[in-house]
Amino acid sequence: MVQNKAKKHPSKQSVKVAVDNVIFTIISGELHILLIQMKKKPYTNLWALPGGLIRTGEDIDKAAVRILKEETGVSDVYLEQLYTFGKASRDPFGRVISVSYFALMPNSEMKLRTLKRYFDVKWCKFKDLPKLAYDHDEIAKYAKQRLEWKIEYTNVVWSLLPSHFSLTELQEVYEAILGDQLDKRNFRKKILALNLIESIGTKAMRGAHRPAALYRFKTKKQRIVEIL
Amino acid sequence: MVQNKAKKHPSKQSVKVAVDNVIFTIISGELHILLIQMKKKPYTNLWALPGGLIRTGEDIDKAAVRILKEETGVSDVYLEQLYTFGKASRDPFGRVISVSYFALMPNSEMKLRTLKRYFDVKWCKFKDLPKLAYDHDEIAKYAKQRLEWKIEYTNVVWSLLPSHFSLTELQEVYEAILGDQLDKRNFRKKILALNLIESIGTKAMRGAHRPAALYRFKTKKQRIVEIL
DNA sequence: CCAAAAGTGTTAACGCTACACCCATGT
DNA sequence: ACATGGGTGTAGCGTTAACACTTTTGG
Repeated sequence: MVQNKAKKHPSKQSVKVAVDNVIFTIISGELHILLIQMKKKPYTNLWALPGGLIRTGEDIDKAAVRILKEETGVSDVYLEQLYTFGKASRDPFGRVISVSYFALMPNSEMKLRTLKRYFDVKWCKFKDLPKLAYDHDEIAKYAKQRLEWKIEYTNVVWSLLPSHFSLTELQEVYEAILGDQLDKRNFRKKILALNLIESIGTKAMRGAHRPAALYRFKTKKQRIVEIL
Repeated sequence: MVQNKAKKHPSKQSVKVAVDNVIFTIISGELHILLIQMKKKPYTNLWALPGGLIRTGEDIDKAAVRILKEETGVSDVYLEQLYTFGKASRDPFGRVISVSYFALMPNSEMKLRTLKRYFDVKWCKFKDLPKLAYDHDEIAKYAKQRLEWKIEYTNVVWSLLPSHFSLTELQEVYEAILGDQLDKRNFRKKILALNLIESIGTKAMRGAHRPAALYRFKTKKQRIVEIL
């Protein structure tokens, strides 16, 4: 009987699968995520994570890439699956489960193009997040936790930085995400000891002060490394 | 047009959502996972992870609990979501995405009941895993990684142990999972320093040797802690 | 010459690793 | 008395954290 139930019910399954992306970037030293403003009722005018339904025959990972590209025009970013949110009640319109993804991109002064299905798109300071549609608050919070973990224990920071950067810029990324001041000397010692980055000869001349040496990541393959 | 595609295609969506559980336990010092033997073609006789489709209106987390209970009779175990496998080609019969879950249980000499829809159920040494149906090899491998990480950085080990245990038993769980010998004195020092367990007065009399002091976990709330 | 950010070393506390012998029990 | 697993401490080493001044540039 247990088996019967398990077999009968699900054949009536009518579930849709959506992908929602939590896209992080750093803008002038602060952590931002990408939000869209919805047209669809009952969430009209509310902000939400950019997302969409997967297509028949489309791998979920591919769908995430496609949706990211539709909404930002960008494709060369770090993207990984985050979590699947599957409460039956999470979408007032019907059964939709959301496979959430987590994206990191350098701040590219990108022109955001608003899609027809949305009123608007913007980068929003993570600290100042408005109330979001659906369970997107929860998804965003979860993504932030993952981000904190990831920058402490892996080398993914590269995906938030331009190809060349100064050590101060690198440190500022950590401070923006962890919300904490780090000691400059200790930070530099640790980062350099990890052997993940190397100095390129050139220096950045920016403003009335000593120019900073520029660095780049030796590799952009993900590695597990204790950074902080 | 991009929008049109995104709206049209998915409305034809016909996707099913399954839950697959990777259930770990330790049996006589070795890591095991629970496998079922399939009847369904084209995987007849092959071993696979226990799983099933979610029901309409059922939270995915609830479905995982239900399926776990159907297949083991047990409900008081540690269970968390692992990853969602969503390749379009992963099921030869149609579009099925699999939300995998990760379970830990103490070895309870549990009688396994084989469901009608399977030929058999058994605990299988993780080292001796046979080829599994679908992409279940990949899922099991992923779960093992998560397990290694979890026991090193959190206090979830409690969910693999009986309520009372000796320090040697605890150490053996670590060794079984990490596949590595640990130093007895250092292990004890660290574990005790973490303040997660406490000695209950009693001792275990087992065999012709000095009896071991028994311990229990002070709390079974999950915490992030560097253990090893 | 002043402002602004870049760059650079040392010390003390702590934690980790490696390592070997005695203890309590049953037979 | 012997076999079996339980239980215990220390010293050396490497890692981390705290801390302040000098350098280079533009204006």
